[in-house]
Amino acid sequence: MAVLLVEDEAGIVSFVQRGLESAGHQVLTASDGVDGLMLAQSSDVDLVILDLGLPGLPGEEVLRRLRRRRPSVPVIVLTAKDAVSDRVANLDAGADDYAVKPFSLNELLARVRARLRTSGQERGDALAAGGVTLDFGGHVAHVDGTAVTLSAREFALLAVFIRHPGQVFSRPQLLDLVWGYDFEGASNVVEVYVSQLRRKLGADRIQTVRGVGYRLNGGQG
Amino acid sequence: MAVLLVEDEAGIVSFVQRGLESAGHQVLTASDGVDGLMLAQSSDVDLVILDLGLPGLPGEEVLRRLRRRRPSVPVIVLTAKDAVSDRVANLDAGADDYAVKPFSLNELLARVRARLRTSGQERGDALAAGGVTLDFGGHVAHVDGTAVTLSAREFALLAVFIRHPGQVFSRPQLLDLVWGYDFEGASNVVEVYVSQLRRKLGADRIQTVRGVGYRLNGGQG
DNA sequence: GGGCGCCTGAAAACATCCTGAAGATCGAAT
DNA sequence: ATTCGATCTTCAGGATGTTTTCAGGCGCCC
Repeated sequence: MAVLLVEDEAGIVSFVQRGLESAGHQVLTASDGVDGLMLAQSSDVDLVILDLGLPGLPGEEVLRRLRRRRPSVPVIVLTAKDAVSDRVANLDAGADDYAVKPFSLNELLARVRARLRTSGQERGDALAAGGVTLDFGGHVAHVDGTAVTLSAREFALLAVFIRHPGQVFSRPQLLDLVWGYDFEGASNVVEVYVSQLRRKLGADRIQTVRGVGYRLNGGQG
Repeated sequence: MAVLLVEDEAGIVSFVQRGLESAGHQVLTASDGVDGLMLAQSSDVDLVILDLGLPGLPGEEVLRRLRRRRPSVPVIVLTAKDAVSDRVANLDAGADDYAVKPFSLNELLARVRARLRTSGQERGDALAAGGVTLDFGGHVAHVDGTAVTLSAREFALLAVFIRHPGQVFSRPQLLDLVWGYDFEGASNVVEVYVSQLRRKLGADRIQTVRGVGYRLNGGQG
């Protein structure tokens, strides 16, 4: 399994690289975002570890572009000590996992293992959970084999769910993650879109947890 | 591991911060409750140390809100010397541990270690006790392997118990922790919900301590 | 046996969620 | 510029599930 490490501090690079290699992974490294994005294109990168405190391109931008090209590659984000704000909660959406510096090697390796385990199979920029497959290339979903076209919002919403199957997301969380800002006061957009998704995907794929939020059914699909 | 310290006295802040950092923790600080709550939202805070004598929001309120958002994060409460009354009993409920001022650094660090050890492992925010597992991410409980769906209130109540297995909670305490205010006069909501939980989890998981309150069976699950 | 606390089924009160449809917005093509 | 179509958001009524209250019965402890 090949891991791409995008990190500018030499100390951390060698620290992490050694750990990854002794765990049997092949390691590519890049010291800035542009470089990292280039390397990430090559489709034999199975996982990306991305420092958010990079010089040049801001980490969020790197993450966004990476997602555009390789939507399903797992990304573990490293956040610097002072960059910790509530943004991290947001990033969590685009990223699959994160580690806060200083982190232990064990901790990081555990996360790498966990991520490689779940992605593993699915090459080809698609994610699947609970019988639903999301094809990021074509903005298309497949439900039990048959194709379903989704609008941009529908797709974004489903993407959040499918990246964290089984996890419950509250309405404010989803507004934050999919719509990007707080809506004035009360809005029921989320409900409406969940309703639409249900019509397209089948009623029981997305469960509502009353008083809490919504959740995508099933873990393996 | 990242620790959030919510404390207004500058002296204590620097004292504690230094200790935590030299123990290898990342430290975030906030000088009032509102600020603290904001920082605590970010999901990379692994433990919260909370002074109860804060200006602005009363400490109990901070604790309650924190619990609503991050139900499984361990909280260590600091109480002023003269505030030690039977309040501590209440606090002890929502908090996982407490230290009374003046406290020694060693004492506090020991408690931090103890708390991080028990939570630490389980990312994915899940706690277990007495054969019952509470998955905070998925809002599901598992009893001896089989999944059990809980309503919001049921979940909140069980969360209190599972965070302090073996500890007895009185009815007023539970009303405070789960419902948030004193109910006018007498209400038996707690009894009703305990009854419902028993039906779902099995009758002997929650024991009645006559004249005192309720307690969750077992320590390790 | 009497008093008190506890349990639990069911109804009432309440909150949340669903969904069809209308209005608003955006983008592309003419 | 204007028109058209698609998508996005708001609105409102009805459907569904949850929370609370109530009341009768059970069992413990003195």
